[in-house]
Amino acid sequence: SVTYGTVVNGIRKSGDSDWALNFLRTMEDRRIEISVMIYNMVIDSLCKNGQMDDAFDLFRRIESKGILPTVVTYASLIHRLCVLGRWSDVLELVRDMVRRKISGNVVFFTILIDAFVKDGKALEAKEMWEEMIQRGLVPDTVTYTSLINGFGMHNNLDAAKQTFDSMVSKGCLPNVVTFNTLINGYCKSNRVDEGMKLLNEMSRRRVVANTCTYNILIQGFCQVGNIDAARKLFREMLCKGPHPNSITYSIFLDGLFKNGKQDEALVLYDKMEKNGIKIGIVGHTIVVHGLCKDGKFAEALHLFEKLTNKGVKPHVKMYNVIISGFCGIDFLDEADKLFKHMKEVGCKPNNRTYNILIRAHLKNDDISKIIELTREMRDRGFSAD
RNA sequence: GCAUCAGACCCUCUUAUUG
Repeated sequence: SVTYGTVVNGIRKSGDSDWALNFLRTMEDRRIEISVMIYNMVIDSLCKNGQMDDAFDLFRRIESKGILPTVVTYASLIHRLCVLGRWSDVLELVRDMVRRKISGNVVFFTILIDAFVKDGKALEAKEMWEEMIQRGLVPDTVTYTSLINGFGMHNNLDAAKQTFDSMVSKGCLPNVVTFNTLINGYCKSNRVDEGMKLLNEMSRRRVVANTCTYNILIQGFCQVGNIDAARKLFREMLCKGPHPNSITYSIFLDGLFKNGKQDEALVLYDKMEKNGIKIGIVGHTIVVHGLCKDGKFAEALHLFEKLTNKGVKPHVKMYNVIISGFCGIDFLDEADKLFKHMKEVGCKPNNRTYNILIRAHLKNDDISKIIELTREMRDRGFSAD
């Protein structure tokens, strides 16, 4: 059973949850006992894969086999439901837990607090916090970091800093994620200087800054137009680390484009290709978008075609950039054609895709097209801006 | 009995070079 667990865990890390499911079936058919932890791992991987229906099927199946779900089982399901914003389903599961007298632990409450706070549901988050304390549970570094993140996301940096200070005073030590979170809050509010102060405080506290720390700061500098400082950090990463990853390159490229340094961005992009540095679809999208904004749609389109020919799979945002580019030069037929194409290859348009197209057709007074798009949009549960 | 399973941080798209 331990060995099987290792195998399932391996499958889970590979992200192939269908495989894990089949594996479970095989074990069940051979009447090998499977512990609830193994089921938990598979349920969690299904959730992370977005296969909620399969996850619930398995959840019900283990119940029918007489295996009792644990708080971990519920935590995995609830976590994903929160991310999807399916609050009524969350409530239903929580009631289910209460009915079965399965009580939440710190991780469980942290999941809910994090989700509420991210969704701007401060009241509910506070309720969960109080409930947690009332039960004698002690918030840990992750709990505090979630709070700090929530406050940062809503530009309430005073509250974020207060939370940071109070965790320290309670003997709960901030780790690199805690620092990154607070730094990110300041950077997103155009206060990268405060972020740099925290970078110094990190070393004072013997917390080692990682790639993510630098990524956040580089973006912070780009956002306030201080490309020189961003470049300095980027070069520091190249020569003494922490090593840049594809997100670092994306952030820096985006910063260069948005600050009018198209040439430098393109030089870097070329250099990356020559040196075999992989950049993901996000990075490619940044470059294609940067070319569009610079009025070089022909080049953008050329790059887009080159990438797709190389087998790079565009995603919605990439299609949106190109569709928007066609609209910008009044090639609505081409925009419509690409829109059709993306759907044919199974790339689901999002809210923004429709808004781009509707806006373009509005300019052309193409009423029937607008009606068609609006209807299709509504059918998919989107709304116009 | 304990442990192994669940939780926190970073990038791109419309309106928008002019809000």
